[in-house]
Amino acid sequence: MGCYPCRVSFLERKRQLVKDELSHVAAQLIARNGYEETTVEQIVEAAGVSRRTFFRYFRSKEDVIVEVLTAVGEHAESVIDGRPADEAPALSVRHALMELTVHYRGFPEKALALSKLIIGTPALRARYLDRQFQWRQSVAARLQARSGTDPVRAALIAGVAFTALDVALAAWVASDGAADLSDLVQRTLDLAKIDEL
Amino acid sequence: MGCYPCRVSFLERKRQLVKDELSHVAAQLIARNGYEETTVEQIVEAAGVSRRTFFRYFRSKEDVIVEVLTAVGEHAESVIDGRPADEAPALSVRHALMELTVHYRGFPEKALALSKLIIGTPALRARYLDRQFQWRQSVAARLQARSGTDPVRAALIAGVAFTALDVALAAWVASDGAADLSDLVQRTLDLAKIDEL
DNA sequence: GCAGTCCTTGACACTCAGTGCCAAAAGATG
DNA sequence: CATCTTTTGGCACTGAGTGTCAAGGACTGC
Repeated sequence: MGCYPCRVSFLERKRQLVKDELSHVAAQLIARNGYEETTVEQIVEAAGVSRRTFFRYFRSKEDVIVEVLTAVGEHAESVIDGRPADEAPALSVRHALMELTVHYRGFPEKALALSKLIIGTPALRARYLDRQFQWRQSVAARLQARSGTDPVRAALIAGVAFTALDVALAAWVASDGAADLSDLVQRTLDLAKIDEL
Repeated sequence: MGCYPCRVSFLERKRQLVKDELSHVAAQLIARNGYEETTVEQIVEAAGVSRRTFFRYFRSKEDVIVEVLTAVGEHAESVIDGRPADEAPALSVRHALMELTVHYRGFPEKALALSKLIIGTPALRARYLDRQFQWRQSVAARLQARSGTDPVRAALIAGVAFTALDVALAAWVASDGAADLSDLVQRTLDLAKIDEL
């Protein structure tokens, strides 16, 4: 807080640097050799930090992969809060999901590789689905609090939205990134008739 | 196969006995002391078998809890196959889910306790959601193979169905088992307008 | 009943994920 | 420069999960 030109402290920037390095190295090693075959030992050795430090930045080995996508998901929650309170729940959710795909566009090849990896690795898939479950609950709670929607209906809208995202994402991965993700999500949401819930 | 009165071999029955015992003891210990706090060591000690044997019956500590429900889920797959090929996909899925709730009625208090445990324990919840993901894929594939449904539509129907089940199950748990699960699932499926997909 | 075969079990050793603890190093602050 | 805080590394430990092998029952043919 002492130096004016620095928005964030030196330590904080260093922390982010180490975290990014670990994340990057892990993604590379795991993409090449497989998830189960890659040990935390190998990751920290390549990143130049101790094993103990790894677990200070990531709660588990799974998190080093999944957290990249979950950061995007948490952003979706704030999008919901930013929408007008009298907007139809389905429309707010649609905007949130669109925001999500926009983030994916930022690093399409990396997002595709990570998605493939997560879908194809049981341990990572389980963690990811659990994170998604938490988003669902969070989004449902926000919808409910905002416009007094019926709890079951709110949970259903959130659930169907993420299911549509799942299906669209699977189709995107199946097309090997050739299809447009935003279009895919839009069309899947329409197919799910989310606006009529 | 030598003895006529025995439908299944001695060994097979013994295997089932050991598995049931492990499953029962584990559920009891974990319900009392919590999932993380209960070690496999404690479970096998109470069941009177070796630690190694535990992992011959269950792939992981999570499986000893989750597998009870997944056995029910796998049955749902065969229900789909048993439905007439020209039936509307949504209706077949509805029947499969109904079959599932019927199984839950068989041991309501145990199903409730297990559901609570799984929903409240991240590790178990993640495994359960992954199993559900597999059912979804399996059901979607069957729907697609059966009546040549569009892949995306098949995946969506299966996904929405399981999401509705999730929501209904959450409401059931929230009501502490007071509500009727079958009704809850039916109404949630209606709310999701699954017949119109 | 008896030898041979198959399956199950227990015991040991091992790898690896994850955690608690403490001392040293590095950055922040006066 | 001295001090305080934060980060780091090293160590030891628990617990999940796996490979291996020898011993103990159960099923076969004789």
